Amino acid sequence: MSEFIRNDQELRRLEELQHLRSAGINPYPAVFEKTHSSATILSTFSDEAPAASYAVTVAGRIMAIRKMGKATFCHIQDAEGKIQIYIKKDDLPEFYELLPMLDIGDIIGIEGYVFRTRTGEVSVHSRTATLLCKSLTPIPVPKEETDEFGNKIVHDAFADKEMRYRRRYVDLIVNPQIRDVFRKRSKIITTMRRFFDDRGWLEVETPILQPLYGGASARPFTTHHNALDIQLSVRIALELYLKRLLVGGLDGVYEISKNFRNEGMDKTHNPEFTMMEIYVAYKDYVWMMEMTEELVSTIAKEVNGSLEVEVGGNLINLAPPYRRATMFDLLKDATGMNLRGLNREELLIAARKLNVEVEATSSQMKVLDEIFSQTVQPSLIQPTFVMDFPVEMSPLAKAHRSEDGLVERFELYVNGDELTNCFTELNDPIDQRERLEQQASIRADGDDEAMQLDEDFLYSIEVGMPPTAGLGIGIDRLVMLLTGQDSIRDVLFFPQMKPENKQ
RNA sequence: GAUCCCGUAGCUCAGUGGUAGAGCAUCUGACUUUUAAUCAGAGGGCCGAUGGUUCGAGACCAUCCGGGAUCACCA
Repeated sequence: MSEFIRNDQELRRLEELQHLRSAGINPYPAVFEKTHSSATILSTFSDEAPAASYAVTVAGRIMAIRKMGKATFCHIQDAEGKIQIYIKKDDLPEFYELLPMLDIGDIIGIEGYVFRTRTGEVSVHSRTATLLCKSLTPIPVPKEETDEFGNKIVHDAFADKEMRYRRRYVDLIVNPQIRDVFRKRSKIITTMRRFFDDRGWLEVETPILQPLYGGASARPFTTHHNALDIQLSVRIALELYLKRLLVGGLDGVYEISKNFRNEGMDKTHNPEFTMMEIYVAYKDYVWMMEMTEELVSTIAKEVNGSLEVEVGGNLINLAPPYRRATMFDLLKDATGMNLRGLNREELLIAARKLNVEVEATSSQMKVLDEIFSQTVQPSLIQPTFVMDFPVEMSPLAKAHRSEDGLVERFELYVNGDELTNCFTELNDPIDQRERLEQQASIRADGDDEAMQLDEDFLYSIEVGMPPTAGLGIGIDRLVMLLTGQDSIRDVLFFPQMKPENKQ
């Protein structure tokens, strides 16, 4: 923060830097050839092998220094873990003179051989040592201790959530276990991509800056393009552009990318979040349920080696098939009432009977949704496909083939949260126009989350989109599920924060 | 927006109206297999800010600033 006001510890490090430079040391050299990671050394060391011949070069950040006079032990941390370094004055007298100039947080490279210390720790006995980066700012140093029962006690942990999010780079150094969450996140996305690619579907990119936003009900961020002198919205969904590609004859397309919604933030919402949407021609939502089951279980197995995952105290089994139930059946089971076809006033009466709190101004669909989220949703712990929503809730989904007033749509709920959303996509241009005009009139009545009328999109649907199934997955929520995290902030490297305001 | 909570050393925190504290980190010295290394010493603070109550405030009160959590909003 206060870049120009340095504390005594920082001032001392600056002095050390000057000392090193005047001693002819480059504190920031360009390259270092390393041959081993800490984890590789620890996993391949054998007491039988002749230690002296096991030469390694490692590099990492100094996390602890224990000086014993003419010998010093350090722990350095690299991407995969920590390893102890043993430095003896006799072996490298010149470097040893510089040792007082080094601090926790500096990055060094060590060439040496692997051995086991008297107390049993596999370590690197250094023959040469090189400073690779002098650190000017002290990092919080947690200390770990193992008590007599083998429990790990961490002292002085860097635990302040706010600071951990703001200074994620420090968090990653000091709390290296969180790296696993992000490794899993990466693997989840890689696995998903491979799953789709193996089936011949095409990964595409569509515009983030859009003259008209659509595909979901949400408020957008807006910006201005100077050259064209127009207002552009930052996308809230991928849907409408991906469907245009279906019209264009691409039979299976998907996109994994950020969406942006100018709305509140909480444990499951961040203003920018990662969405995957996929559209496959000639398929419907029933097919997509099977595909979803296969996708989710494949990813879970690949990432966790297991189909069971514990999150929020619930043990969740992701083995297919998943329970399928219609929205109104679930509502009937939970409330004892048949809510299908009720108008706004009737739904309000039902809500009152059920002690569901709704705002007096809520629309019909909002009341229904509120009843659902308070009575049904919390019970959907094990994976459940909630099927067949009212048409008013789903302006881009195809009318149900046999049920009046409903559309062919499902949402997959796991652990009480919505994980995916899917429709048999609406490709009847007349019906689509009516629905979007309906949205436009709701919008005109003041609901700024209703969809805008996108004539070009309607034109594309008139050109003709094949029968298509579409699926959206909130990647962040999938990552939360598969890593057992209960806040979206813990699966994002840099969650949105209020700007830091120092007075 | 509502409610609740937090702000003391670089870090983690204690301090319940009477001279500002601990551990770690930092500095000096000792120590050639240590591991929260140890031992001996040292420095480091506008106690978030302002006002008030009081003989006396880090503590109590008010306001403000900074931040967090929960709720609401986000179908």
